[in-house]
Amino acid sequence: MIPLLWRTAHPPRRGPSRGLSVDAIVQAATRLADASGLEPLTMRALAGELGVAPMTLYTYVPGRAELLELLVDHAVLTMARRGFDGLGWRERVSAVAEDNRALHRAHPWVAAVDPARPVLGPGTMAKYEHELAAFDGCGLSDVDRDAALTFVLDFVTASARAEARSSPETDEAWWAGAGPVLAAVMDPSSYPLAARVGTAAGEAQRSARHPDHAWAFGLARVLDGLAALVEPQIV
Amino acid sequence: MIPLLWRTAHPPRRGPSRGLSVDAIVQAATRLADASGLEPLTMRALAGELGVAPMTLYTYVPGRAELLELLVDHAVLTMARRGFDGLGWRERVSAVAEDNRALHRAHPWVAAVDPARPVLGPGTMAKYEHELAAFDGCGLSDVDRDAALTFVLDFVTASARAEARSSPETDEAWWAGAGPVLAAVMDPSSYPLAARVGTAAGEAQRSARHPDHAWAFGLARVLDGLAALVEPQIV
DNA sequence: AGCTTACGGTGTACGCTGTATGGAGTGCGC
DNA sequence: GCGCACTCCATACAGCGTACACCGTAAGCT
Repeated sequence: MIPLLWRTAHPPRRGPSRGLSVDAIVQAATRLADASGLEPLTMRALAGELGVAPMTLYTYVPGRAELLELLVDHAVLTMARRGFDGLGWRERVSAVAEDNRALHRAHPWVAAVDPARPVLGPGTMAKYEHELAAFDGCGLSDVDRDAALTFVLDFVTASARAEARSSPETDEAWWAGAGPVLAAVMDPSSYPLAARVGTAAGEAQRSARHPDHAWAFGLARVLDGLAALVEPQIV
Repeated sequence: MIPLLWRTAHPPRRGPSRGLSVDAIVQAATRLADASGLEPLTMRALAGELGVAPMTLYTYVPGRAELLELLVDHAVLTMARRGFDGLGWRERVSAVAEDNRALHRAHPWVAAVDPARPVLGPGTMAKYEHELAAFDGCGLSDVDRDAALTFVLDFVTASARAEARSSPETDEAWWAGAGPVLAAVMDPSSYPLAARVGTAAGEAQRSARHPDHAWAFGLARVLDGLAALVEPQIV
């Protein structure tokens, strides 16, 4: 798998020339996944999109799981990365978070791929290298630097998942159906806090600018959480 | 779905008595999922476990997706919840986090279920009610209280996913295979930070007590992050 | 009592998935 | 010019979730 990610396979010496390329496949698959998600991205659908028979794909890629890893690494390689010049650590970490949020908005399926093992491709490596640098000068040990980055990225992924799960319109429609049923079945006095907070949160969620509020809230917590670790070091 | 979660369906008036029950199905399915994960939990396998034909399950449950929601709600209903008596907010929030970690350790598949919509069953409601109370006296608005809880739970889920993905032994074996290949293909001087930090983090990860360190690190960040929001209020 | 009807259980079958296998055609290397 | 390595693909298989039709059962109605 790793040689495939790094495009290290030597070109074939014999036989007819290849009609496709791993990159062409990755590009088409990305287009399909962007359009309709990961589930409809089947080997048959992808082959159809490329005008070849399904089994042809297997001459380029060992299987679907590996294809998904290629997709992720490619998405991550080509994502926007803003520079860190002249920024303080909070701004740098915010930039990393925002870049990743943009990635998940452009390719919502990225958060849904879960590779059995870390995807050690050029995209992932470049991303890791870049993002680790956000913690330069923070006085973190190598292990803590990695943990801090994981902490930030896990937050972004969780936010992206939440955001992907719901849009204001579909939420509205769903609550219109589920709300009455729930009210009929559950006694609010058994769950006083949940009923009150859940209602408030639910209403907020249906407002258009809620995702941005939730994001700002979470990111502030992440930064404050790291500050306690970092700022004693940099004064 | 909601009436099914709340077991609100009226018993049948005619016909032969039922040989199974939703609870029996949920119990067997949980046993199967605990033993081997979510993927081998097929309708056929579950039916076999229960000694009925596969289609029989559909008289109790609309489909597999709904079954998984039932599983989650049941797991969440029966999870251990430690009390909050006499604890400060940090200890209460830690307790919530630890309880959820225990849940994910007992039922690693819980983090892998992703329902299209929130699972509004009795388990989820009881959990929400209980966990919201951890933020009593913190001076949070209802919306922020919900956001704070989400923040904590998202962290726990991300940790659980990471922990489920890897165990020290299989990691060791995998790195033994992937390491040399990666070294052959990637130029470490192109990724100086990544190579150094990645190596340190990878070595730490393979040590037996790493999961606990990662957990402590993340939980400390979560609490510190919330502290900046909470403690001005409670002095 | 007997007919009707709702209901539980299930055999069969459909459409879908990823992919193993083997064969036909192609072009380089000997 | 022979053989082999290679691309491409048709067919096929095992597995999935589940729609549908059917049979037997037992309760309600007349």
